[in-house]
Amino acid sequence: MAAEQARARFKALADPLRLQILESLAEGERCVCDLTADLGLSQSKLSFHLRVLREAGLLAQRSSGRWVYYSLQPEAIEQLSAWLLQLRQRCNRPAQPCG
Amino acid sequence: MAAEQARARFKALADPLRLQILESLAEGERCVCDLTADLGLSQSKLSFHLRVLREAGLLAQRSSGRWVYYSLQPEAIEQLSAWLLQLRQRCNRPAQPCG
DNA sequence: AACTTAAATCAACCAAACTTGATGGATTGG
DNA sequence: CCAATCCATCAAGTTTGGTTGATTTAAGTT
Repeated sequence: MAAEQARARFKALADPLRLQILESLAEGERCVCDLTADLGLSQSKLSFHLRVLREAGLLAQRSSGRWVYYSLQPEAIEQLSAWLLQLRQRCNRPAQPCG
Repeated sequence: MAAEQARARFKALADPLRLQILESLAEGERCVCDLTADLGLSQSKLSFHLRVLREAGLLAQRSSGRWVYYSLQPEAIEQLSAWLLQLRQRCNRPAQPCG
């Protein structure tokens, strides 16, 4: 994964409400109206944050009737985790001691 | 790791200059003056970003004479990676399909 | 067709983050 | 002791991000 994409995802994760949304969606797919109720957020506020997460590639979106369902994009989380591990791994180079 | 700490670290990672700093420090410990030269940043700008990374627990600091050396904190990166994996793992619950 | 509900978007506002240039403390060298 | 270097911090200005309430679009209802 490119550093710029990793950065965009970290940015999306850098907000407490957005982490709550992710943790809620880790329980499974949910529609926006259920999320507003669960998290006690205003509709436009939630919509704003869902968009940030979606544009970062962390959420998938699906429409059914007049409801929109959001769910986690597990691969995106996995890729980000791998990106971090790769950074961490580079610390093991023999050239210079690290940490 | 607590969600709040994870969030703080994601926030620290959400900046292109700071990612550059981390990637540079993955090569090994460096003093501030070398980093300014390598990355072509003004001294105060670099100092600002180093502080953000340090306060997030991602960097360690060591003084020697008039130089200050920074290095990665590999455990912090590892913990963050693990936090993401744990979030991703929750998607595997049988209750509701996820992704 | 008129009404309701779900959700996205917009504009305006406030707060937080970043940048810049200047200042100051600490250390080394002459 | 004086000058120079390394680095952190500060204040001021700019930019970006989040919140709020209103509007809009689209789907379903009666």
